[in-house]
Amino acid sequence: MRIGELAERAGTSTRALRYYEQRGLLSARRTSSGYRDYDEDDARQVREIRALLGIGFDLEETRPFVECLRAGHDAGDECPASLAVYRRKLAELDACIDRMQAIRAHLAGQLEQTERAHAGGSAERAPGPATPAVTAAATLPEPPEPRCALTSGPPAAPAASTKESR
Amino acid sequence: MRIGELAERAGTSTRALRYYEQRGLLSARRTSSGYRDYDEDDARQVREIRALLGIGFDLEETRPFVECLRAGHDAGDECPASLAVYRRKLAELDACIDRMQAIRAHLAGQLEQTERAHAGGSAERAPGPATPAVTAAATLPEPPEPRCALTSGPPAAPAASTKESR
DNA sequence: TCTGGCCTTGACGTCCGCGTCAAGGTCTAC
DNA sequence: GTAGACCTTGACGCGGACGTCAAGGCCAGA
Repeated sequence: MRIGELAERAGTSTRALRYYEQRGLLSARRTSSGYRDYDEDDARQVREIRALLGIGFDLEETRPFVECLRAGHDAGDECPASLAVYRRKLAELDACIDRMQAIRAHLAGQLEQTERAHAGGSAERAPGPATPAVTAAATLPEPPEPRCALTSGPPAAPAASTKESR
Repeated sequence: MRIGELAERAGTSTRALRYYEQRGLLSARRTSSGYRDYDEDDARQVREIRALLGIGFDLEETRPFVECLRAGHDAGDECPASLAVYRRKLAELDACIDRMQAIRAHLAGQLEQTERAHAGGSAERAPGPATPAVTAAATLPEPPEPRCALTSGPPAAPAASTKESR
């Protein structure tokens, strides 16, 4: 199949597929006229990439999974390198979740405290140093992890139709 | 005080402070020679910005807090606009946490399943469609939220000394 | 034959919070 | 007076995963 069809089937764009190829994650045969030509194995690899990107993997982190598939395995996560990435991501996720929960608790506390001060004018706010109240949460865990980033949800098809050349 | 001192005291860089000014978050008086001149109120505003950035706020989202301080309030979150941002961030955080926990559970399941298959060669993997196993988690919550992003931990001072012009 | 739809490569744009460099002005201490 | 630490504006760079545009080649149907 050609690049447009693969993109549509994988719910992504031709630009993304060319980008994956450029990064060495995808390799395409060529027709006599220079068109890229893909088969079902390629489609499978693209689905793997998209699925992993969708749960917050960097593109580079999908490489072991793709190579595992290329090596003939039925699943991209059957290889030790893939499992290592799994474990690393798990640790990252745990750190991110911990940190986000700490932030969440802090924000909820600030919100409650300030709302209470606005409602009943009794004990306004526990007097403290004139520093941002939010700084009190500087005692939050896991600073130097790579980062917590999920661009959005699962990668949805960018547009409806296949019109690339408008 | 001048920009270098403020940067050092706020644990950030002169470049960041100029950037905040450019975005309209900071306003500096000027000395007769054109140098920026800051006071304690400015320092307070910068601390507010840094604290909020450190817990995942976009720069633009810190604006209500800064304006609240400029309006003379003791705390940046005493104003309704700030509280609205709190509430929005809280909802975002909840969505992010939910999603990350779902992903975490999915990854843990994949890891356990694959490790078990490698260890005891009994029931390899529940047979299913030849699709990325990870895709089974496409039933994850909260797709179209802005995003979950914490670049790292609290913003630490970028470097040790004040040497900007090397 | 010609139109239009797909494909090719190359290159620049996007977003965000700055880092970094360049070329020059200012101020203080010696 | 002069070194050197500080300041000014302007402009380009970065990272990640592409979007988008430009200029042109290939191919099928009417």
